[in-house]
Amino acid sequence: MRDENQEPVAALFKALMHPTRIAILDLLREGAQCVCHLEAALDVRQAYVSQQLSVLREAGLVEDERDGLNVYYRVLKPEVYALLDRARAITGTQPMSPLASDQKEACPCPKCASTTLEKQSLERNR
Amino acid sequence: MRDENQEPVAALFKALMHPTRIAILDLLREGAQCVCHLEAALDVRQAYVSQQLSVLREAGLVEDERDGLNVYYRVLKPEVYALLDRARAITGTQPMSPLASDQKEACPCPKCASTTLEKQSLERNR
DNA sequence: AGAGTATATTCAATGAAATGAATATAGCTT
DNA sequence: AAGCTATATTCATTTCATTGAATATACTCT
Repeated sequence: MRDENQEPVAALFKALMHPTRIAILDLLREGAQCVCHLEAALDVRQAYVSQQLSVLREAGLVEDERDGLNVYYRVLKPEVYALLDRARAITGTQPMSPLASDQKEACPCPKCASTTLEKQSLERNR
Repeated sequence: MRDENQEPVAALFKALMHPTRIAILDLLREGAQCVCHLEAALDVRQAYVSQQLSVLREAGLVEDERDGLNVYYRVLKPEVYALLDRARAITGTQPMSPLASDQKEACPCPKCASTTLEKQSLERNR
């Protein structure tokens, strides 16, 4: 078959073939995010986010970095956004709304927010 | 789930996820081609080409037009080539070599060529 | 009409991806 | 060390895509 050298491209599209993975990449547009963040933003179970992240990781699209308990994921190939944008131009759909800039710092997902609040009240109670 | 509006993009990537379908799109880069042509260029069974073509057709990427016995397929959304080219830039792979320009007119696949020859010799023998 | 050619569709079998549930790991905190 | 939290992996199940084989359709030519 003459199509064997198409495999790498096919594999890239395969990694992008899933709605949740696309949504994850959108969430990572403006920088690294911790897993709990993605979990909250997408409203899916934690194990599920990890599974999808591992697909993106194995495709070489993202990279993880641990910081204490949290693991932060960031995009390794920013070029995928050009790809996504062109795909959206073809289908006539919109990207997910990016996170507000004040959310990016603090990891605003319910989990993170509540633990932050707990920490704060704990600290206040000292 | 927050990723429902990603479906159309995911569906587009899904259509592009297959080596043979990518190879077909490459073969259609410079204009419509008949099925027997694709069949010969890819060296796959006829039914298989038709199956893959139907996936591309249902994804709205190609269109067919019958001309006598032959069916010619052409790309409906040339923007997919920008997508393909970007994907190749990311993966560092090359597109299939396009068909030579004198091949494009005559449908140069073995089948077409031999039937053309038969016709010619038939005509000569008259 | 009948035979032949090009293409499409259907069906069945296999394989791969998606998903859920359960469990494992790694690092913190006390 | 023990318990807690965040994340990853494994396993089983279901769903979906791929592929091959067979057959159907559409057209042409005689």
